[in-house]
Amino acid sequence: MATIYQVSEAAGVSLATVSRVMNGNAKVSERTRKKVEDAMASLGYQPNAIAQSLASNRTNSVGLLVSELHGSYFGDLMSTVEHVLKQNGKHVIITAGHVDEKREHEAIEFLKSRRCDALILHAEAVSDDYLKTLVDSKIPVVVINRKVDALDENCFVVDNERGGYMATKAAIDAGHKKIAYISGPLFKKDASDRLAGHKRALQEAGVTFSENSVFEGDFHESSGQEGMQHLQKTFSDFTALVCANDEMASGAMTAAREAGFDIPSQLSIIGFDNVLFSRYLYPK
Amino acid sequence: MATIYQVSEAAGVSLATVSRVMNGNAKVSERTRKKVEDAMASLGYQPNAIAQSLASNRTNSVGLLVSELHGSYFGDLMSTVEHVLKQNGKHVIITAGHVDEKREHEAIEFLKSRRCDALILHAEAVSDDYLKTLVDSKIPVVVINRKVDALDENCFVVDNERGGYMATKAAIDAGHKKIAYISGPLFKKDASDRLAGHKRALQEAGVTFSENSVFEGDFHESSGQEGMQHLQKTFSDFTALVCANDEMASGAMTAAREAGFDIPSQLSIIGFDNVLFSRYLYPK
DNA sequence: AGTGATTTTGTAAGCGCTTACATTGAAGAG
DNA sequence: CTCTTCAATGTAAGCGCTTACAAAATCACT
Repeated sequence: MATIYQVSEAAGVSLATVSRVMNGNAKVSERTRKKVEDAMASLGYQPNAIAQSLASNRTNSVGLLVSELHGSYFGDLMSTVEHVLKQNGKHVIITAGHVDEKREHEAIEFLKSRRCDALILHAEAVSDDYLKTLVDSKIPVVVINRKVDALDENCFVVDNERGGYMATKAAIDAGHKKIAYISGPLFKKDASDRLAGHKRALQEAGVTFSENSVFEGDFHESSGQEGMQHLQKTFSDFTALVCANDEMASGAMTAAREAGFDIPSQLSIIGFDNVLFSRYLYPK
Repeated sequence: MATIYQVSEAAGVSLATVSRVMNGNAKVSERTRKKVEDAMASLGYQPNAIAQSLASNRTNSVGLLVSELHGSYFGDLMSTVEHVLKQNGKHVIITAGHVDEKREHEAIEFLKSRRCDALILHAEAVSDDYLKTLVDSKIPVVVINRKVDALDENCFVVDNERGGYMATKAAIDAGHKKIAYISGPLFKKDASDRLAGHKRALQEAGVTFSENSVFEGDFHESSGQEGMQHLQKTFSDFTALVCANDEMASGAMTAAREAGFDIPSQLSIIGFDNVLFSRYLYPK
């Protein structure tokens, strides 16, 4: 693998000049630029990104922490992030934290050790304080789907309360009066916010909220099934079911069908997220 | 950010000794190891992976090229690869090639410039010759889902012919006689192999193959729908439909239902891949 | 205590680049 | 034709590590 030194020799110029034409940031005469480019081409030269990073203290990379590498939600997220970065000549280093404090922490430390120029974190398990430490350490950080007080400017969040409200409002507008709800784990902010929105929509419509109408799931498909089964006992005869995400909605649909419901004529189900796989569901 | 130099100073030892305790590959007395570890801890030292890579000519990273970052197939693939590598103290750098020769090429060159220790490539668009060049250049390379002659040892492939055979055999064993097929783009080896397997199963069962029973799709969901619509005209009254992947099967299911078929009582549909989302389909 | 073998530690030369700073040379001014 | 200026190029000092090799310390014996 050719080095910059060999290129400079082949082109009959100094190291610095080769570096200059590579980076295009300083003026180089047309003639020498040509010589250098020819030398690069004939040697099949490819700059060593590692060495460049060490010398320049820039890696042109952005670290991305996701909870999982599979699944629609993160797939879409990674895909979009990668696309935009690539357009700008940067690249991503992706790691998974698996919603586990230790593993998220390790993943972030790993990204730091790779000297990413910036971090995009979908961090669910790590503490607020740790995130603050990160921001204080001058690394540019964006936190997605999590609101950390005192880190307002670094956080991107979905308006979960409003989403929960809209989902339930849609059911109400369709004429439903008895509406069940399958929630995410309520210790998670997004889950409790969605539920809050649900309650607000009910109240606004003059429907009394009952604790029996809610099942607390874990955002996974299986808890959608459990939820459906549970709710049939605790809150019989509901005509609509609002689920705090699409995975659970999918599970609920399965359970509902197994229980003999025709969907949507006998039971309306609405999810949350609109993840890509939902287009494969039936009904969509 | 502390450097190895500051650690050595704080511990009262030389650079080399600090490096030794970091890497644990040379013997260091218990006493000095302790001193160094204390110094590291109190300085919050974190080795600079970039500098380590430059000096050692190892990056502990493996480059992974996928076609897309979203979608079940690649999600599962990335997830598994990352998991196994992490277990072994390595990490992945993931890039997407989008089944486009230029972009795949760029993505691979990018991975090379990052000096990955090895490459795992799901390369669909790039030429055989290019892959050979890579292998010749001494970078450890694994090519998945593609068979390149002369690169036997580097290729991992699915037995597509056998898969196609098994899918169709399953339909035949279930008693079906008139079986339609929605294929992937036949210029792709995997697609044509699957079709070949389908034909073999038919032949073995004594069913005459008809060109009209096949629709050539593009592996995407929409072509499953088109295929279903098309086949109803060219090959009416088939009772089973074999699809060359799950996405097209999903599309076909939608179209079939729109056409009034009840699935599976009036029409049996079988896919290929068993991607994760297929568990959300109905029937599964 | 003296010898040699063996373990532990230190010295210093890179790894392949970037970039301040120094040097050169050619063009313009007088 | 000499003196400035300024653009183009070169020189060399790092960036934070690893790792041959050299030196020092320790140990086992005599």
